[in-house]
Amino acid sequence: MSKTISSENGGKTAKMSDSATVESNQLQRYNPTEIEPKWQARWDADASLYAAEGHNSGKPKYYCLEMLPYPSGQLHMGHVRNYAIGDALARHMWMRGYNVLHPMGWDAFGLPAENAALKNNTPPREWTLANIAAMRKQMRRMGLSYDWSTEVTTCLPDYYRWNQWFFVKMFEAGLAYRKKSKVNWCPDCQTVLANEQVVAGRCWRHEDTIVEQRDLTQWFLRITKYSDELLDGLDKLDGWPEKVRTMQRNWIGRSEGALVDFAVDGEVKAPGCAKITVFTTRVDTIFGATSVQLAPEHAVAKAFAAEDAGLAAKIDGLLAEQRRAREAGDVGAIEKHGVDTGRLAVNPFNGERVPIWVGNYILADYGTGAIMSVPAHDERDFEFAQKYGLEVRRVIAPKAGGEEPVLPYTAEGDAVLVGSAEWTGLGCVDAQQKMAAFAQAKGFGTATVTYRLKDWGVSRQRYWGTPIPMVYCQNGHAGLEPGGVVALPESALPVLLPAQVEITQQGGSPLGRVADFVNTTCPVCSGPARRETDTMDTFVDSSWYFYRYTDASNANAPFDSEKVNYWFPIDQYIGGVEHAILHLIYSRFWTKVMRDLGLVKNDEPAARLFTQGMVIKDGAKMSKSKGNVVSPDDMIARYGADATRMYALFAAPPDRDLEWQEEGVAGISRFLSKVYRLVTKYADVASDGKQVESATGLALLRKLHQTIAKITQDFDGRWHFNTSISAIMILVNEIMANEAAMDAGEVEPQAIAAVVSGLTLLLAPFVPFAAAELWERMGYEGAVFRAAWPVADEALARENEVEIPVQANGKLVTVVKVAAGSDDDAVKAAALADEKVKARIEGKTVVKVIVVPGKLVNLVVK
RNA sequence: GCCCGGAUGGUGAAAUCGGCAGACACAGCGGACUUAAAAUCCGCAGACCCUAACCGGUCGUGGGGGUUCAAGUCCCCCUCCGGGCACCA
Repeated sequence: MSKTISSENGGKTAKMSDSATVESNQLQRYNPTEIEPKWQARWDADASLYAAEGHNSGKPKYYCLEMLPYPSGQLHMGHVRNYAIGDALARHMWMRGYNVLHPMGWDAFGLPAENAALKNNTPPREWTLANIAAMRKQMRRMGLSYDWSTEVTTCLPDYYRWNQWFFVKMFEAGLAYRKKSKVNWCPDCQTVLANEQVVAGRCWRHEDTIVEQRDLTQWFLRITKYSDELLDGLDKLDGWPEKVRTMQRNWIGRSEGALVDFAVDGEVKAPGCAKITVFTTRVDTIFGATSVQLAPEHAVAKAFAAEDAGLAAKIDGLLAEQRRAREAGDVGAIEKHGVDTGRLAVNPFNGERVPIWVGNYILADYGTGAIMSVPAHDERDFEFAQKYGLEVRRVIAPKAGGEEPVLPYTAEGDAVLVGSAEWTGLGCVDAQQKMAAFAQAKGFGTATVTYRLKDWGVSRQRYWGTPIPMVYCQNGHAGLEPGGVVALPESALPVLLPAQVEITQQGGSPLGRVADFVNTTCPVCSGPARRETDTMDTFVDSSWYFYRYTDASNANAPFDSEKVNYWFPIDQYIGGVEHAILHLIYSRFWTKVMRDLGLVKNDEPAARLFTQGMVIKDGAKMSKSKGNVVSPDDMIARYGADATRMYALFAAPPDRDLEWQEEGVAGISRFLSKVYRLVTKYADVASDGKQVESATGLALLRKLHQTIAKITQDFDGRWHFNTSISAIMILVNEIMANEAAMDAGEVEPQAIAAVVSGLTLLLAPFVPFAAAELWERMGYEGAVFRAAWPVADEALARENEVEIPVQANGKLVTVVKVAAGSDDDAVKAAALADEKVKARIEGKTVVKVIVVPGKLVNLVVK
C-alpha cells in the first residue's frame, strides 16, 4: 500500500506551519450528507468491491452472516444495529486478510404480502419486490458491505424451486410425510401453524388470537428423527450463547423413562384397548401406584365411554375444560378434575388391581396419554389423590433413614426403595434401570425416551409461499390407490406459483380455487391428477438460504457442494434472539438432512452465533402503537449513516438492550467532526522515515499502538465495540491535546503520519464513508477496508513509567510513579519513601507489604 | 416451580485474571472566543460531612452474611426486573 503524493503537494514538508493550510481546512468541515452519497455512488458502481473471492482462493475464508430480513419495506433500528455489527466484523476481517463472504437476501414469502394485497389491491409479488427495492436502497445508503451478486430472494422461482427439490428428496427419504392429526389453526392467518409458532396458546403473529385445534391432513417433516442429534449437538456448539442452547434443550425436551403395560381387568370390546401403556420417568415408584390416569382423548377412555353414556358425558366435560385451559394459554393452572371409570387395571409388577380414572390434566399428546399415579412421590398425583381420597402409599425413603419424609417425597438421588418386593433397598436410579430391564424381559414394558419436540408441520393454507410439489393421482396406477400421492420428478420443477390469484379471507388454500393450477396429470401414468394446493411454511425458505449465497445463480442444483464445503460452517451468524427456537432449530435440522443426502459435510450450519440485544426507546421496544419508533432514514438524514451506525455500536455492548437517545447520535457526529478536522489537517504530512525521538511523538505512537492492541482484542474476543470506540475517542483526545506541539514542528512527521493513518484504519470498520474519504484525502490508493489492519507494536505501546496505587489496609493512600518493569523491591521502596505513606504509617507497625507486580502495593499496618 | 440473563452516578455505560470503582460519552454547570448567538475550545462534576476556601474525612456497585492483605468481581442466602420452559408424568 504505497502512498501517492500528488504533484502540487510534491514539495510539502513535515511542518504544518502556514496559516493558509489551516484556513483551507476550515472549509473541510465534516459533511456526511455530502460525502456519504458520493462514496455510495462509487461503491454501487463497482460490483466487485465487496465480492468474495472464489472457493479456490488461497486465503483463509470468513463467512460473516446476518439474518436475512422480511421485506416489510422499511428498515428499523433493530436491523440497523444487527447490520452495523456484521458490517464492522466483515470489514475488519477483510483488513485482516481473509476472503470474506458477506451476503444479504430476503425472506420474501409470507402472510403480510397477502394482507397488503387485500388492503391495497396490489399483487403480493409486486408489493414484495417493491419493498425489497426500497430496503436494498436503504442498506446501500447505510454503506453496508454486501455482495449483491449473491443476493437471494426466497419468493423467486430460481430459489423456491430448490425448496421443492429438497421436499421431494425428503419425501423419497421418508422424511416428508402426510398424516391426519390435530393441528394448530390460527383463525386470523386462516392457516395451520407449526407447534413452534404457537406461543402460550396464541399465534406468534397475532398475540390476541387463540389458536384452535383442528383435525386436518397435513405434510410433516420428520425433524424428530434427529431429536437426539439436535440435542447432543448443542453441547458442541460452544460458540453459541448458552441461553439459546438452553432454550433448544427445553424445546426438544428429552425425557428418559419407561413404558409399562397395565392390563385392563375384564372385557373391553374395542380393539387394541385390552391394555393401557403408561409412560413414567419413575418406574421405581410403581409399587406406590394407586391408580391409572387417562387423558380424556385416550382410546381406552373412549372405549369405556362408548359403553356408558353417563361416563361419556363426564369425559366430554373434562375434555372441554382441558380445551378451554389450552385456549386461554394457561394449561398449567387448570384445576384438576377427574372421573373414576369404575374399571380396574393390573399393575404388572405386583398384580395389584388399581382404579382407572380419566383426568383433565393428562395430556393426550405427550408420552402415551396415560400415566400411573403415585401420590406419595409426585406432587400432581398427590394433589389429585388428596382431592378424590385415593390411597397414598409411600415406597421411597431417604437413604440415610432417619425422619419420615414429608409427602409428596420426590427425591431420587439419595433415596432407596421400600415396600417394593425384591427391589426394596435399591437406589432409585439403579432401580429405574433394573425394573425397566425386568419389564422388558417379561414382555410388559421397556425403557424408552420421549421428546417434547414433534414433527414439523409445514403445510400452510396460504397463497404466498412455495407450492408443495406433490400431486394426487385421481385414478391411481400400478402400486398406487386412487387419490394416492405422487412426487413430481425434477423435470417438472419448479411448480410455479400462479400469478393471477384472488386473495380472500375465506378458509382453505387460495390455490385451490385456481382450476388451471389444480388440474394436472399424473407424472407416472399421465392420468388426471390434482395438485397439492397448500404451500410451505416460510421457515422452510430460511432453513437453508445461507447455503444458496455461496452459489446463488446455480440453475442446476441448489448449490455446488465444493463451494459449500469451502465456505461452511458459517464463521459468525448474527441476529435476534427471537429466532432461538424456530429458525435456528429448523436450519440445524435442514443441515443434517442435507448432510445425510450427501450434499454437505458440516453437521451444523454455524460455528458461532451472536444474538444482539433489542433497540428500545423510553424503556420499551419500539413499536408503532407506543409511538416510540425512531426511523433510521431520519437519523441518516440528520447525522449521516456513519454516525448512526457508530452510535448503535457505542451506546451499549452489542449483546445488551440499547436505549436509543438522539443526543448520543449528535455526540458521535461531533466526535466525527473532530476526527475529520484532525485527519484532513494532517493529511498531507508525509513520513520522512526518520526515527521518532520526541517525547510527544513517542507518546502519540504509544497511544496509537495501545489503541490498536485494544481494538484488535475486542474483535477477537468479546465484541465490546462500545469500548473499542471509546478507545478511539481517547486516542483522538490525545492527538488534540498535542496539536499545538504538532503545529509547532515539535513532532516528527513520521509520528504524525503514523497516528493519523492509523486512526483512519481503526475507524474503517465502524464508519466506512468517513474512513474512505479520509483515506483518499491522505493520498492512499485502494479501498481503506482492503488495507492491512495495523499490527500493534508492543515495544512502542509500552509505558516507560507506571502509576502504582499504594493502599494501607486496602484503602488508597496515594499513587507513586515508578519506571515500568521495576522489581518488587524497588516498587516497595518507592511506596515506603512517599510522604503521604510515611504520614499514614507513622507510629504504626507495617505487618506485611503486598506488592502485585505492575499493579499495586498494599501495606498491612497495625 | 425449573432454567438462562440482568441490577454500578442525573443518563448510556467502563473496570476482560480478585488489585485506584465510575474510563468514554450524553445531559448539566462554569469559563474562553464572539457585538451576540451557534459552532468550537478549556475546566468542573458519585453522595455526604468538615472548611471562608484549600486540606481532609466518611459512605458508596439491589439487600444481608462470608472468604481475602484486598470483593462490582469469588462463596452462601434474599429482593426486584427481563427472557425461556412448564400439570411434559
